[in-house]
Amino acid sequence: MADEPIATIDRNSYEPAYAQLVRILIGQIAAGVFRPGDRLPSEAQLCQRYGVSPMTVRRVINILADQGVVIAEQGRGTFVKPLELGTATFDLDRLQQLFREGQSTVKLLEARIASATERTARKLAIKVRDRTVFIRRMIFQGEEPMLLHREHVIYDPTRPLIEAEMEVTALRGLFSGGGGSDLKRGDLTIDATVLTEEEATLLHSEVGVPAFRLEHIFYDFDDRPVSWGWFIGSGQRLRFTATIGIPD
Amino acid sequence: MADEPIATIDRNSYEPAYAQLVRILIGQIAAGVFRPGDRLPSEAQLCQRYGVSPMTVRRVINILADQGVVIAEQGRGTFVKPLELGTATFDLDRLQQLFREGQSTVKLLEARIASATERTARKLAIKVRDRTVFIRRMIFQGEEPMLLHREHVIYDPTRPLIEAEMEVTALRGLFSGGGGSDLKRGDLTIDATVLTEEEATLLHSEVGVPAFRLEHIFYDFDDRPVSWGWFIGSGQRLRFTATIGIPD
DNA sequence: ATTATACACTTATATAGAGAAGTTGTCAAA
DNA sequence: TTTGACAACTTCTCTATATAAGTGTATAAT
Repeated sequence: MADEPIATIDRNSYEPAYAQLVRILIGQIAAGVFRPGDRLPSEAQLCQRYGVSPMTVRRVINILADQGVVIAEQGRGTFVKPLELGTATFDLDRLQQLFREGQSTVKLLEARIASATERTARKLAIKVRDRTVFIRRMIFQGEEPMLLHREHVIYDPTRPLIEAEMEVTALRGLFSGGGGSDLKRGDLTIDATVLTEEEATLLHSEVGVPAFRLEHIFYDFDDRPVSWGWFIGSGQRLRFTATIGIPD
Repeated sequence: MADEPIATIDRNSYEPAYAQLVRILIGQIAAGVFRPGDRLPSEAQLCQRYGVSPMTVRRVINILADQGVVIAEQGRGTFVKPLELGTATFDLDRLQQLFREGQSTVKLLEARIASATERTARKLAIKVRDRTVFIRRMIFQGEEPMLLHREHVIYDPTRPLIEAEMEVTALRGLFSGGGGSDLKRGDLTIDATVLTEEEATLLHSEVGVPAFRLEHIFYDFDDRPVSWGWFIGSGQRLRFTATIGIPD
């Protein structure tokens, strides 16, 4: 490495020029060529050095900025970002994988017409004692019970939501897309909790074991709540991971 | 609303054309003009309808695709995505806010040279009984104890990491950026747990209360672990929220 | 009836450049 | 010394166009 190991764009590659340049720059940052706080070469310099047009460089910079690797400041330059713990994001990939074809089975424990309690009514923006459909499901991975799901769905005779929701495959649709097509929005919350006696029995675990509680409320296109419910899974079988900075 | 309430781009606005078009399209999706599964007008049609160039429309579509609102399929069109629970991401915004200026105080409980246990050695890729620096901190929000932090830092006489890490403000730097500038990467994991007696005392809570445990390992630019530690916070004071689909 | 081809659509990638807008340092005038 | 104008940089926005590549359909050849 005399002065600069100049990587170049391979125009015969199937990998687009912008993707190659993203890879090159991230590689250089990962290798320590550019350290946190350093200024990257200007867009014009990158154009010349790699033989690509300004728009292509712009695109590359935008991708890096979206990934949180750099921050571009108008009039000053583009700088490598230092690590920020606060930018970490945890996603439900693991949970989504669970619902892919063949990975899991859903077993319906209970589904009945119920009358809204004070709490349910508040969550669903309906009146106390209004009718709801209460559903309990278990999600297995192989033989192992993974998740317990409880859900309160607004009972609307005009729409055959019940049948759709009671379908055991409805959950898979919700996770992987394709189903639940008249839902506009969902609010999710993750809590820490401990298993109750009933939950412990169903999940083949023990009372008081740490667990996650993933609460969800779904809204239709009129911004009215449609369903409220939550998943409960043992913290030993379920966890969330994330990486910040430059992946290995 | 006879046929189409055509919103237009205001060329005199300070809001860039692309941002206006993003707002217009998201608004139409939120209003139900385009439902999940529907095809959006083609890029050429959008160019004509709103009087902008293809590149601007491209940019808009890319932004919507990045946000997970639509999915573009080459040769077929751009379609509104249905809700996908699996795409939900939880971030540490709340935690980050905690560390902003004035919001929190950090109190050092303990900082001493220690000898690596089997577990610590494995996490930090060092040998058992190698020297580490063990640090315990408390993070307060006002008078309330919010988080307990334990951390094992590799003891390296060549680098004055100890002083830097022992700085009570180092944590704020890690969360909001600016500090820890020779760290390349961090791996994070969220666990569910319950408070031990010691933790409960420090956090003004009770034994067995559900809590979150945010574990972290930081690596330097040689991909060597630098520190391993974790935050513990009561689940009642700490929670993670996310929204999927079209925000209200 | 089946297969192959051509065409019309779609999104994806890339080029070349213009002008706007923000930042920083220089240099002369006050 | 301070202030202000200016030049030289930076990123940001947008236009206009060209070519590649994937999809579906209609049509012609087999």
